[in-house]
Amino acid sequence: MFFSVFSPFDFFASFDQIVKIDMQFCGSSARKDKPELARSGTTKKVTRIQREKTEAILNAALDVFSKHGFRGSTIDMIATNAQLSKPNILYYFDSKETMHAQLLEHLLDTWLEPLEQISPEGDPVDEICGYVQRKLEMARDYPRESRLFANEILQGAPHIIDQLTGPLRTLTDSKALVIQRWIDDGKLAEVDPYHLIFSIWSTTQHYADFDVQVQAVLGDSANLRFEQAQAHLDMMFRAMLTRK
Amino acid sequence: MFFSVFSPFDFFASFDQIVKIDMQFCGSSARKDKPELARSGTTKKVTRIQREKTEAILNAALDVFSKHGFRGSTIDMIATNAQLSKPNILYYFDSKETMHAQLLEHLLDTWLEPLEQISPEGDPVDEICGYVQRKLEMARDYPRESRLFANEILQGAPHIIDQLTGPLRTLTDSKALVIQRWIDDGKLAEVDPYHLIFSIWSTTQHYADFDVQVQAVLGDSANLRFEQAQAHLDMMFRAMLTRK
DNA sequence: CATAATCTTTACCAACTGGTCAGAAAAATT
DNA sequence: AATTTTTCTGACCAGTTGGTAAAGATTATG
Repeated sequence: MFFSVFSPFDFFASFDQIVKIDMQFCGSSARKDKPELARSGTTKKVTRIQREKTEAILNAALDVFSKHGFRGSTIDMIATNAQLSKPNILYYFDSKETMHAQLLEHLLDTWLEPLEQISPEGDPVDEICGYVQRKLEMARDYPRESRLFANEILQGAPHIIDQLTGPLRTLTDSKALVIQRWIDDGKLAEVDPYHLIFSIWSTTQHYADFDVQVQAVLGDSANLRFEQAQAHLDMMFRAMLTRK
Repeated sequence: MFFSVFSPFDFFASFDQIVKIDMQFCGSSARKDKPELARSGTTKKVTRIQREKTEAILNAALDVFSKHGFRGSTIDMIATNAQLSKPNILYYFDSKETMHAQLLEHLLDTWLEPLEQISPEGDPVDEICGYVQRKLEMARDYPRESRLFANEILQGAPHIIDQLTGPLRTLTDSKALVIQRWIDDGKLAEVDPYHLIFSIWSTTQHYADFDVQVQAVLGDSANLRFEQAQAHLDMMFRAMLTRK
């Protein structure tokens, strides 16, 4: 059995599984009928080649998009990265947009997963610090995904604005409520739950999105940046949440 | 007298002044001789038109670049935004790169200014919290500059990597030293100075760079986001720095 | 193994985009 | 007012890029 090309751990297992499942002929489905692919309705089997190639292409696309942004990326770059020809890429994906949309679509789910894990049952401080740690691990292990996301948001989130005002907001609201309850119960120092969450997002993602800057500043000791960051952030959030 | 088109306050006065001064015929200077401009050597006077147009163009360029990134921006977009024709833009600036470089060149200075203001003489906690506040004000008042910078770093800082390993690192080192001294003197709780600075950068810039997300999550109360952020960040850093 | 289905490539196109150029228009200078 | 200098524009070009078409190669299937 082979696992994702991207996933050193199994964090993103969901990612390529999703790819495999609902991706079969993403692009060519509705818009125009490439006869060879996607007669919608019938359950068509996914060949080995399809699975491998779409996966390789998405992996290459993630590489390129996260490095150069959408407009800065060309299909040729993706093709080279995936060791395929440009038309071959376009055989599997209708367009550049399709690939990009495909990647973004499932990004937010992955993104939100660590937040979902926060449980009202656990110890408040540990729950939140655990979240910080999971988020930092994601920044370390999946910087490409983080940068792709950052790029999208920076441009005003044109493709995922609905997911932001929808699922993201809903989940954030619900977790903010949990945090607020903890505060009301005196288990946590008073903090604005939303801005607490923003602080967690920003400080952790910083180590992925602004890695060049971090490394430039830290110089030689940069290789320890994630261990240092973990200790620092744990201390910081703990101090804020337990202050008298 | 007229002030910068961009600067509601005078924070960035340095910016357009610099533009006016060392910008006279940035592009066309060395590379190829447009006879009309830039006979290097002689001190040529800057006409009113030159001043106004270059300023308008840089302002438009900042608008467009910060919104779409370098590759996502076209000279035509900048031209439209500046209400000029494309060739007219290229009369003042040699190339798209020149405009971009021009903007980036002075960005870091502005960026670092608030950090420079940290004084070893003042009260440690107030000095640092003051820095947080200044940085947050910059995020609020100059989001375009912040996004331009974020875009550049996200792409790996190809144009300003030298400034990162140079001036940025030098200044950060020196301020980290100041902070370390404070800690050694028992005036501040123990923190990693570098990661403290990273936390300040990330949390404050978040409100500029990820504004769409912040607004999506906060919904109606989003208009208060900067006041809330200020209170929250002040509390957070104060708690960390004064913890027992 | 023949045939159908899937996959891949070569050649190509149209739109876009960065940039040029020759001269027209407008300002400044005399 | 004449002329020189600066500013501006329309037409144009070459390279890039997203995407297509059709035929060739490969793989699966009866």
